[in-house]
Amino acid sequence: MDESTRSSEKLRQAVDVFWETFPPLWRMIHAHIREVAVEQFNITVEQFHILRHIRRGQDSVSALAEAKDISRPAISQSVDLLVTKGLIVRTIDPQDRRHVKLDLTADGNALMDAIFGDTRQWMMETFAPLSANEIQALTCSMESLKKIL
Amino acid sequence: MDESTRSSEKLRQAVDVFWETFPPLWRMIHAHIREVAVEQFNITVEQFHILRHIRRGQDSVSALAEAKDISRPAISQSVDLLVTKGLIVRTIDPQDRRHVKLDLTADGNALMDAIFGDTRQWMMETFAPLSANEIQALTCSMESLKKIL
DNA sequence: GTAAAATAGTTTCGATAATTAACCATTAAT
DNA sequence: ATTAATGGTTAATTATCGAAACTATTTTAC
Repeated sequence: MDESTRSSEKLRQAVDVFWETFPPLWRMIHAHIREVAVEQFNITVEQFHILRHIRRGQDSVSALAEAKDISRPAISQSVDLLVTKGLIVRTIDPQDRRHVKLDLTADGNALMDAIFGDTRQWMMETFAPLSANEIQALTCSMESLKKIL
Repeated sequence: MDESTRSSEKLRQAVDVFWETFPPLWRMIHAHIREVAVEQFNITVEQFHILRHIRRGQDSVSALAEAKDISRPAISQSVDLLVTKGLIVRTIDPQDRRHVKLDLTADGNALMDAIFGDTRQWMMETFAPLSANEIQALTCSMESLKKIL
């Protein structure tokens, strides 16, 4: 077996274990966010993700549509709802009046702080059984994944 | 700073880098599956995930609803659609006639092989820039995550 | 400098998908 | 033998999404 065959097998193994691990993990995280978001704040997980993207700087309808891979009208409608709920505000950019800048309100930020704090807490508890070395490996491999995206 | 404080900071760091890495990665994977599933096989990503769960052994409506965290009627409707498409079959369990066992048809399995093969290929190409050590770390950390879920 | 094209976003409308509530069939419990 | 619980479906309602058409603004081309 030559070198490239062996490395491609390792790669395949990594991909396979990824599929065994991440979908259930992601599902658990979703379930947890749903609990907090729906039961405490009455927003859906999808709305949470929109708020998350806005907080991370995707602050226009187009940017959100691109980031979430759904249509602009769909985003526009969700934004409507979140504006109605008082979680975000639309402000027209005076430099280019076509742009509509999206920002979290104080309420929106507080909500995100709460959900994120809660979720982080839960994830830390979930990850707690890992050894220091395993935590380290996890962090490193995430960092290396982040580089190649 | 004591030992537990330090380890909890590491944990928090791992959680944070997770949030920076995983959602965009998952989004890319979804986008890729969507391309293949929709354009080549005319099923949605959600339908793909249902087929994936069935193939992995969640072979009843209740099990799927539990696994995907959505209502049983929603699953039942999706199953209807997939049965119509000839991708899965319902068979009543003679031992307990309330049970309806779900199985992929030959077509369903072929479709999953195709989408999964394609996705795995794409992921392998995406992960290819990683070094052998990074691949190793990734595999290990996912194995350790899998253990604690 | 104006007409055409491109960009950003919204509205409308039709289709899909989700939820709740009510329901049937079957099995388990008292 | 009733009653309760389980597994699943059906029906009605609501929510979400996308395509097409529309408004407003800015950029490009002539």
